[in-house]
Amino acid sequence: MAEARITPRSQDYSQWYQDVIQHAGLAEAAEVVRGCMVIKPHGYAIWEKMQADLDRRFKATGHQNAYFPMLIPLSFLAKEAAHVQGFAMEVAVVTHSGLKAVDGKLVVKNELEEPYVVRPTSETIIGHFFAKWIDSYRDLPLLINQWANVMRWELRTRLFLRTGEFLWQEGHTAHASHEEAKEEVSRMLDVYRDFAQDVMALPVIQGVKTENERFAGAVETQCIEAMMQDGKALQAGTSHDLGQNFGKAFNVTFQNPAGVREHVWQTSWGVSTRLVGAVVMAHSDDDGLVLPPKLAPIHVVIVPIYKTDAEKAQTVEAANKIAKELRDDGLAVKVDDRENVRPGEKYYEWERKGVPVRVELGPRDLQSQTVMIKRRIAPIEANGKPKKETLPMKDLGVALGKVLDEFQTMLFERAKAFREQNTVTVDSWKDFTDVFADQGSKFVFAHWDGTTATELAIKEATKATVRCIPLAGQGPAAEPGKCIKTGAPSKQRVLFAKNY
RNA sequence: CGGGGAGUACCUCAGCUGGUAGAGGCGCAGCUUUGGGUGCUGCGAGUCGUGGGUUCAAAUCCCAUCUCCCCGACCA
Repeated sequence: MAEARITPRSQDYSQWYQDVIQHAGLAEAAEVVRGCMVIKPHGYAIWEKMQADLDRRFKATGHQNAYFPMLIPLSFLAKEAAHVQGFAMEVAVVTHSGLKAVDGKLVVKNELEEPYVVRPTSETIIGHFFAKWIDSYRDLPLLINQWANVMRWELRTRLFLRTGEFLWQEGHTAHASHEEAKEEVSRMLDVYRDFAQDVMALPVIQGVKTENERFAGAVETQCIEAMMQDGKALQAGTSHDLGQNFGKAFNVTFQNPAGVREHVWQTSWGVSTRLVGAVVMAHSDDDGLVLPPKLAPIHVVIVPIYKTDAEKAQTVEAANKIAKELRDDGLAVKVDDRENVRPGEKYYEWERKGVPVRVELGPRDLQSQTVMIKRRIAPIEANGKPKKETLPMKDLGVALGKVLDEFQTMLFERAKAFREQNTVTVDSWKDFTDVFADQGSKFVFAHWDGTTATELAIKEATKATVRCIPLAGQGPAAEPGKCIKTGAPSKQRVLFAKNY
């Protein structure tokens, strides 16, 4: 009968997420390459929007793009003890070059003297080159960003959220002092926060990772954490203070003004295509994808409505004329003038794809010099149909710009309200376990004694982990208390949640 | 990587006590007409995930393997 619909969130959240991605044409499993995905044009367009905005922000903060090899000598990984331990299990290793035919089958030919690993991240190889590039304090700070793919051999994958190969940016900087490096870590975390909130319409909490969750090789890891619609947390970006760990491992040194040679202080920070998954999970609904206008590849779709050939010619012509004007106003506009598809079907299709605003243009509109618009999220009216609004054709671009701005703001406020409704402060172990019972999750601010042992015990019991120790102003005001699990003294509440 | 489920047309699936590959949606042609998923007619489309085995005969039974999904451990 009917084409399969999107599974409602309330029925099966995981299936809903996959359905939204499939119906919107964002990505699909690579199938022939385990754990990897094909990012389809509509999904890639969202990533490109993210890239463009982030790249602008990186350059505005003084960074330059560069590119380093995807293959890293195996020995490099071993130079930083914690780093190799963290990534050893999930690197892909290149051991041979070339192929030869044996008994009609292609087999590997030449074994490499030293294997390479496919980068899971680039601290090591960049450390090697920083050592060559940096000699004097005058060479610092060195502020580099790389747009690249990385590979991590994951055992369980989910489209965008966790895949074997993914796209990201990794910033790598070197500084003359720890203070300066720490400032960089904070600066870039703020860039991520602003991007998430202003562009993705995604409210985030900034915090510090526990020792257990820290990046392998970092002194401190800061993060932004976002809430998905099932109450789980998603780490949306990280910014690491690497201290002198990699500086020492790769002998990255500089002469200070006093002529003394010191190891540099480094940072690294990154966000990935996971953010596409975050947008999907944060805003979409049972009708499909919902995109904030600032990330929407198409802002407005115009659907001409007609009965007769004469009306068709008139409305299509008018639609194209309006589209041109809107494009001149900076909007991305699609005119859906397909003849073999009914208007109703077009509506559903573009809603599934997350287009923020639809414009309907029919004979009655031509008569009155107006258009009907419908927002991707609109209240259902008494007649059971979604609310539509009438706008004059004159200065439509300005009016639609305003509608898009409102939509962007509405999404952020909605996500923020959802998070607030699902954030609790608890002080008893019973209340704590109740929140995380079954598949449940919320953001829980509770006291923790600061030990990894307790963190793991809590995870064992509830599946919830410390997502971060909130920075000042990002959670309840700091006040001493007793650990939710052990009763040991605690300086402040931390953020607990189940996570992706 | 452990436990469970599933791979048949572009999609959703039926067929599975072995006997020539099916439905609806979909695509193409036509008629119909279009302000929330039109209806009708004709046509089109499948190495039944892959490899092996049993058999006169395998989508169906057996073995192996790959991939996807769910739960767990690991992780951005």
